[in-house]
Amino acid sequence: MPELPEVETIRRGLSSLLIDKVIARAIVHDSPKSFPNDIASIEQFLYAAKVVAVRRRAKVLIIDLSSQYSLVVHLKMTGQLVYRGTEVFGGGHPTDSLIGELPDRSTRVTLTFSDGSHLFFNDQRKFGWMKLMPTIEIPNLDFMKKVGPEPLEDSFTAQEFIPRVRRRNNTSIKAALLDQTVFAGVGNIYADESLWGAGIHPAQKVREVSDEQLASLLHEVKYVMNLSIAKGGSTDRNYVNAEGKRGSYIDFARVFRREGLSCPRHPDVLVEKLKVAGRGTHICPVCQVIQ
DNA sequence: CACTTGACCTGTCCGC
DNA sequence: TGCGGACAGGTCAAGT
Repeated sequence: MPELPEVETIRRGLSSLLIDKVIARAIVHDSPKSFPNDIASIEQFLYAAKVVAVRRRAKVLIIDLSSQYSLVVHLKMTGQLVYRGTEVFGGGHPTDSLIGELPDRSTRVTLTFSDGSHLFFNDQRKFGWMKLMPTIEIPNLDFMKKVGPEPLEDSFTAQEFIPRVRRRNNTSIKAALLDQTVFAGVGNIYADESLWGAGIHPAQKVREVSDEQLASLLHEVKYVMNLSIAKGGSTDRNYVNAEGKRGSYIDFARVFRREGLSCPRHPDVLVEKLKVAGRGTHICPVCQVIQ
């Protein structure tokens, strides 16, 4: 589900909602990939631990606890982390959250804090996971060892990007963008949006894309991701932020999920949908032509 | 090694 | 209405 801008939006929300909360209880409803820890370590390192920081690396969220342990969460396709406080609502709108009463049938883990508030980990498709592990061991996860740089860091320039992406010279530029070892955080939405922005066909081989085009593509990646963060992420189907609310980037999307609608640059040309790198892919057939 | 494909799951949508 | 199949924003294992 969420890509870098969605995970960053959730991180910001959780950071303001969870810091200094103390975990009192955890319930794993149905999530075989979450909490393989034994009861003793849960009691020792989760219960009574205080949230000290909420970080993000790539599409992974890290909730650091005062016990020197962390909750590490990957939302994959349909995961959500939704915080509910203890407010008691009278009549009228209980909340403008997109989702209703929690826990619901997709809730995999419920964390309860000492003030009675809750954090719900929902995941319709059960691809995601939440793990409890020593904070110091996070960098040793296979994923963390392999994942590439953060693209929104100022230090990540075309000079860094070009040699990394050229390691994938024989594959399509879209597959290379989705490859988290080249750099972190792009998924299907921002791959399509940035390729449209740079005027590159997603199926173009990396070796056939010039350095100048690659520099332009990186610029577009940064642009669409920063814009999306400013809009609170993209809600196409499942994504909601920490308060259960949708993001609005999808309203600004130029090609993603816009097949049959006009290209913003060409009112008479319709966006087409095809399959590239095994993924649904959206292009303007005039802006994006195989060279 | 580089690259592609299928699997992991559940829910929804579309055509018959 | 019911049913089958395709598809969904991510990643990993197994295949070529």
